Amino acid sequence: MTAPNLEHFRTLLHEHMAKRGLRSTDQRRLIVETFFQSPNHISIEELLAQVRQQDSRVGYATVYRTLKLLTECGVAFERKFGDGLTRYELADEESHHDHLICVECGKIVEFEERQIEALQEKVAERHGFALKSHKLEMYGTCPECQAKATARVAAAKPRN
Amino acid sequence: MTAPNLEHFRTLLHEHMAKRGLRSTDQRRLIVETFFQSPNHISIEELLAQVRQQDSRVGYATVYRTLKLLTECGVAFERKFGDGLTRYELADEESHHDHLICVECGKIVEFEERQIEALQEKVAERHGFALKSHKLEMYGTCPECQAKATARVAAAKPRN
DNA sequence: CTCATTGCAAATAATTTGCATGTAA
DNA sequence: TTACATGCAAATTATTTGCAATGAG
Repeated sequence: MTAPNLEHFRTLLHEHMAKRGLRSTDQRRLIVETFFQSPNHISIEELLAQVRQQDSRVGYATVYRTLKLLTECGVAFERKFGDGLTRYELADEESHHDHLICVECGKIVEFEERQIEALQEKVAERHGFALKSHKLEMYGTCPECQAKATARVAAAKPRN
Repeated sequence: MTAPNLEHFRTLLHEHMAKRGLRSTDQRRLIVETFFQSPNHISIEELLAQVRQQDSRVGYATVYRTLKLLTECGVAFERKFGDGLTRYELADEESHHDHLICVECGKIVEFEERQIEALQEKVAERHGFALKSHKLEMYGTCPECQAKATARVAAAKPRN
């Protein structure tokens, strides 16, 4: 849960760009820095809205292209949860986390579990896979929504 | 790895349909039975191709609608791996499995790991979640693609 | 100068929906 | 007979791409 090391990611990105002769533009810098300061699991829409608060002329395509760039150089991860849109998060390996998702309200809770990670490595090894990344998502009802459900039942069927 | 209990799923579906006054048509039966006999992780395209071998007049929309029906009544699960399409699998809780996915060739290997499942329950409990389902996907390089990569490197840089 | 980048609009791709017609119950 | 179901084509949604103009190195 420590703050991510943004310098590391900036370096990764710059190296990747240098290697390919890509250029550093106002839009790219703005999108990247906005992404760095956004909450996790941000969508293109949300990110574009943030970006446009600084520069209203940035287009969708540029955000898509920049996020693809970040994904390619290992700075961001793409994630698809149940809703139809792709969300992005910092590829922060150091504090790698998985997700608990509430099927009622859509809330996303992050967690980390070393033992699970260790077991994953064992499984991959057993199948001869060289592991690059993983994704563990657990779907269920969060405490709040469970309470609401209980309240609904109580209201619908009052004791006489 | 035992054969799934199809009768159980047929009952689930019939109950769901009865409850809602839905009807049993030739197309639905054909699509459902084809789905039951298909390999796991089938896409709409693939399923439609199979279905059309029996009845070439079935349309996309009907397959989409039927798979949505199966998903709603808990007979099928929707899954989105990296490629842009939704794949479906039997919601076979008994033999619940997770996935190892090769990032080179797209191969999907299923596995089961009781200890991981147990730890998942513990994590959910810790956060007060009532777990419904989960999804664990591990991405890496399969043994074959690792071998191919090694061969490529050897060819590109021969020892003199 | 040269070539990558941008914004726009048009193109794709996957999925959903409206509607006239067909058909279980 | 009464809705539900179907097939088609059109609509929607998310994402990608072509292209002329712009701008970084």
